[in-house]
Amino acid sequence: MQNISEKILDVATKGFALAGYDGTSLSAIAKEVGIKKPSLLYHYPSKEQLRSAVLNRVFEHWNDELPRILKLATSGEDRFNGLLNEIVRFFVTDPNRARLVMREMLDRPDHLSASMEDYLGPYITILSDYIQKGVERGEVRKDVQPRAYVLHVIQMVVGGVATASSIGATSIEDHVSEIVRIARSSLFVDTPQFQKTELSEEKNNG
Amino acid sequence: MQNISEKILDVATKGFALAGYDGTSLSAIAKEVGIKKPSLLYHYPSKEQLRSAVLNRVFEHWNDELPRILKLATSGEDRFNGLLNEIVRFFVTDPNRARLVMREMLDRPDHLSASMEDYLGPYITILSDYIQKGVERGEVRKDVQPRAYVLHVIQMVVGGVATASSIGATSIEDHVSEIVRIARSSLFVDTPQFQKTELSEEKNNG
DNA sequence: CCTACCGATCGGTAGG
DNA sequence: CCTACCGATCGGTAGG
Repeated sequence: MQNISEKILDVATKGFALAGYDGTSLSAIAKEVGIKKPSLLYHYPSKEQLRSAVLNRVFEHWNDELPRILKLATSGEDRFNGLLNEIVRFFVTDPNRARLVMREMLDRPDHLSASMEDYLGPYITILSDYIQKGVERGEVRKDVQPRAYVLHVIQMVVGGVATASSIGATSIEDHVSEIVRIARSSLFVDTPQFQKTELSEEKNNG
Repeated sequence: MQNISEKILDVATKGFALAGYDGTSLSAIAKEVGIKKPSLLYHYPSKEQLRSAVLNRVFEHWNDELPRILKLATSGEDRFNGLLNEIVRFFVTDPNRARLVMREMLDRPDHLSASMEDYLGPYITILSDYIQKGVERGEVRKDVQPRAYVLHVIQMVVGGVATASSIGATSIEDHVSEIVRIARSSLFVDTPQFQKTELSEEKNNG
């Protein structure tokens, strides 16, 4: 049994993701939590502050996870697989995270730009540098624009998961496996043998 | 000077794209058009019908344009360039079109899925068949999943343009040129010499 | 194309 | 954590 503040965050995340911020009333959130609106406003003093709390929780995951993955990985190939697998896993596990981020990009582009810079900025720079080194080593295509590439791959995963249900996607696993293929084959000079992602291994073992 | 129904559509498109359907009131739309709310409701009898009219206008463009492009193009390479250039041009010309489609995917996934099937379904199938033929000719990578590939490229353009302002994108032209590179290099077996898109040619000439 | 109005719902507060 | 209430705004209608 989780505490009420966390339960409010869970319910609000689902509501904001599926119906949007304007489309989700505080009364509706409170009702699903099992309390009344004024009680909810004791935990989060305004709807805007609830919105921030919901979004920050999504971003904080990456603050914990990104350094761990980057330390584990050694080769460029390892890093690519580790990072992309974790990004895919995170959003496929709960597609509402992807919908939430996508809506926030549309609703408050400037605010989200600042949050991304705070939470992900340093890592995007590190990744861009890795890619640049890959170019020098001859492993990565020369015409890659490192920073734009990283942003587009993130966008492709988030957007692909968020909109999978609006596009007659057969299965979410097949759908994202093509994203992984596109990302890999447009990055490396010579596409390696097809290598299973952790996700598809889990699927085959399960 | 356009007629009032069209002006309402223009203003509503901008509003729905930037602030969302729930975030744009009929009074606000009417005010910007220069009339009052009841007058607006004479042209579009409900907010939902205005929403449909706005969305249909975006889709109808493709009903006119897609057959034209497919007829013009002869080689697979031509078709790829022609189509991708037109998709990019359409959404970069007015990014609100991209934001609108993205929001609709999130707000009403089932409804948009049906609209996409109606307007684009046949063409997506045709494109998938072309890609399959390219595989047989040895021009296209064997591990491409044709239908998923097409959907992801569309999604990458729409999502990339819609969220360009939320991502510290330097210039929209550089941003989309990396999308074109990713799409091309992940499709063809042997990436051709870098070939300018019509968009970047216009930029260089202008 | 307008004024005037409807019930419903919104985010938030008072006060306990 | 609640009941009771606030002004503002929503989509939509009546009637001209």
